[in-house]
Amino acid sequence: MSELLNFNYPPEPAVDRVTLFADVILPLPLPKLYTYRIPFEMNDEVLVGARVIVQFGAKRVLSCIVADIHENAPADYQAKYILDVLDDKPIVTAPQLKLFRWIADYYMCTIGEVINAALPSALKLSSESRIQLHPHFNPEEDDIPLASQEVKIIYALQQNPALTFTEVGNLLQLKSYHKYIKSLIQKEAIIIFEQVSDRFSPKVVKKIRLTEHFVQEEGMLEELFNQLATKPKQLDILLNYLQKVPVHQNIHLNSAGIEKSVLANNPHLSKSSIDSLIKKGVFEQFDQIISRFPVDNTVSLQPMKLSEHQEQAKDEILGLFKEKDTVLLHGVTGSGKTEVYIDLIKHALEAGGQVLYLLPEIALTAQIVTRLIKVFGDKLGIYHSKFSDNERAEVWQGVLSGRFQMVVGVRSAVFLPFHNLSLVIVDEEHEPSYKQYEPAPRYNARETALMMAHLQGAKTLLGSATPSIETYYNCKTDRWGLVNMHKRFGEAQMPTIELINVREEQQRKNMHNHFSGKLVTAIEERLARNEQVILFQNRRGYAPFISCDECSWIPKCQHCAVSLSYHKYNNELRCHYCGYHERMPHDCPACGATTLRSMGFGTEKVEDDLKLMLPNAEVQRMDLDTTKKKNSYQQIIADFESGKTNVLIGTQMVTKGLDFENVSLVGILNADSIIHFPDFRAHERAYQLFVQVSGRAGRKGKPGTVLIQTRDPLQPIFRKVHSNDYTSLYEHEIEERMRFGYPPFARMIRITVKHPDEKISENAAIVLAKDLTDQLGTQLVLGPEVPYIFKIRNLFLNEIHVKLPRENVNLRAAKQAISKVIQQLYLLPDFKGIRVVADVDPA
DNA sequence: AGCACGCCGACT
DNA sequence: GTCGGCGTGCTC
Repeated sequence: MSELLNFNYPPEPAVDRVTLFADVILPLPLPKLYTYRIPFEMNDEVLVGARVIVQFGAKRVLSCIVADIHENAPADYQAKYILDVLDDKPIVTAPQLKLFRWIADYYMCTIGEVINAALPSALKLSSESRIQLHPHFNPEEDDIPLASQEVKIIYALQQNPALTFTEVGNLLQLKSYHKYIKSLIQKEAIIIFEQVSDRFSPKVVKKIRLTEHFVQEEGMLEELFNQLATKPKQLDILLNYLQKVPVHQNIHLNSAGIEKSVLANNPHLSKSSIDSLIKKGVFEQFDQIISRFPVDNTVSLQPMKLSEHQEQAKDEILGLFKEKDTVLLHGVTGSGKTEVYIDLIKHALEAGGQVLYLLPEIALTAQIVTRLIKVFGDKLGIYHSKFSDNERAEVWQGVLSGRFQMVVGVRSAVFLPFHNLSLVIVDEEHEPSYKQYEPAPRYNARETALMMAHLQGAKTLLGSATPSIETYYNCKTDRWGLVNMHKRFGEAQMPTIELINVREEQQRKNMHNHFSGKLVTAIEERLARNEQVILFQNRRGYAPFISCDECSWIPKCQHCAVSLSYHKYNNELRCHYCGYHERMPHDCPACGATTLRSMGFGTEKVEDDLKLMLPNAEVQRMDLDTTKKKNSYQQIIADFESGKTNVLIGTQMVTKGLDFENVSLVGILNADSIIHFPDFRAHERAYQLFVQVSGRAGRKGKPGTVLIQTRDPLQPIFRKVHSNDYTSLYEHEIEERMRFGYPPFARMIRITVKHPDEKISENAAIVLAKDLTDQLGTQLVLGPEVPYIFKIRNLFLNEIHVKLPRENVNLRAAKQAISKVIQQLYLLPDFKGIRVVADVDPA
């Protein structure tokens, strides 16, 4: 049409072919973006947020994300061409790119590191990408002129199904083999083998449904019955279909159809009859991409009934959302926060927005997932670190396509490509595991979620029974809304908490290893009543260290400044920091005595001792060592839930998200190790941990009991836990924080200097601290100091803490100053090989 | 992060 | 005499 109209006009001048450039984010820890030239023919294909393939350096071929497209030719270098475009739609959304920039900025890392952490590796690809012959290319017939190097490649591809780039380089004995690959791609003789299409393949099921013809018009079904009257087998199939998909009740059910295998696997029906019905045009066959996640089809559509308190909390939250973007739901364990979340999520989904529901890793259990699937069915995406890469890529694509309207996920789910977010829920908001330690980006998913919500105009609901001091402060100062739920759901009552003075019990000779007589009796009582027990010991392994009775020798890690923990199940000594392990020696390597004794105790010893004391009890242990295997976690939970296990012993893992009706006793074996922690958050943490563990005791009318073993029962923290007095904890903590200038009154940045030489590490830290002081002032820079664990993986550590008061400090400028000082430190010849890591808002 | 270029020890 | 150690510096 336009050609006809243009008939009389001169052809458009060729100059109109604009030369475009793309700034790309490489998945590498590089501070800058790199500019590539877009080949004319790709002008329309290259999109911001899509992946492209570029050559970076002499050899490497990488996929990267387009951050910007422009016409500014770089002045001081020749831009290389983009080699290929991988996506016809962006896989990173605009608000995501903004978020990623914020993360890089705030957490002092590069945007490449953010991208690298964000993309599931099925969506990344590197030099390992391969080439194969173009499916339509026939080297015998196609008469394409090929250079001799190109012939070599084609020949090799006829012998091998695919070649990596490196293999091509070796084949040609050339460094710059890439132009040949490029040329062959242009000649459509080969294609680049995307790992995306290679590694990420959606799961598909074959389904059938009635053709539209039979459902659209009234009476067509009757006619169909008449038609098939003489074909009993086919009629059977039709009846069977209508029984499973009651189209006559609701014609819309037909579009979802039914899995072909359901009918085909029925012994009374024959597959060939189904096929003839398809041929006849009665049924049509179609593929449906299905989730790799088990979907419970018994989606309960009936609205779940909220209790009066839940209903009230929900209304308050919605009311506060009218004026505030962030609300904290402060609800005791067992108050039924989850139902409130589910209700709010429903509202948000009905309004057409996307929802992200964040949980700490140990709280994202099968229990909660099953519950959500029951309500949200296949709208729900699940993002868990234990999932395979394909599964993660599937969630990513599903969020992009709109298949998953909501996602429940762990920390890294904040990277998903939401573009229309309306609600974010951060459950267990206080959890330190929302903060990533290593490697960069050292982000906090709670803060990141808040920023993401802000960028997309979404509301954020934080939930906790024991809010972080920072969060509560924001509520108290009215920046955020606060909603309380202080009653347990149903008739459930708060557990009774009882302290056991270990010191006294020892004097009375009432301790059996690490169990007080009271605790053992209490456990026996529950077992007799067929009730269940959870025991908490915040240390895995058998013993944190062993020692020789004769010479006091203690085995230490060769690479880290820690003693080795004894793990009995594999008779190993193991370092919990670097993974180093050795066989447990039979006798002391230092003096030869056979008197090696384990000191202290971990979950494994608790398990051992308990089994000796109560041989009839079914005891299970849940910690990092017993849950490494893929389904072992699930199994332990299932066994406990079914009542097969009576006593569950575990670390932090047992404190979260596990709700078992029948648990009437929770024992904390050594409370003191939790309180005495050299950190300004120690009390907050201890309180949170005690309250969370206690929350496992008692449900549905039966008040539970919590027994806490301690050597120091007068610790004020116990009184607060006992009376469930969060407010008094908060008042106390916030005053301390104010007095010493800790968060929320200041932001902390922990700078760690690492070097294999102890002296160099120390000196570099001293110089760095001085430079920082020069830049920021004395009051803001603390240290350097040698941390308690002063060596990890053969690197000696020194720490500097920078405190940036909330008021009167330009955070951005301060961080830039810090980065600059670090960069300059790298240049000093005395400190070659030094590593400096900045951790913003360390946990 | 890789990978190349570059300058000093034990090997055919 | 060369292969190879990993130190430093760059990658659009």
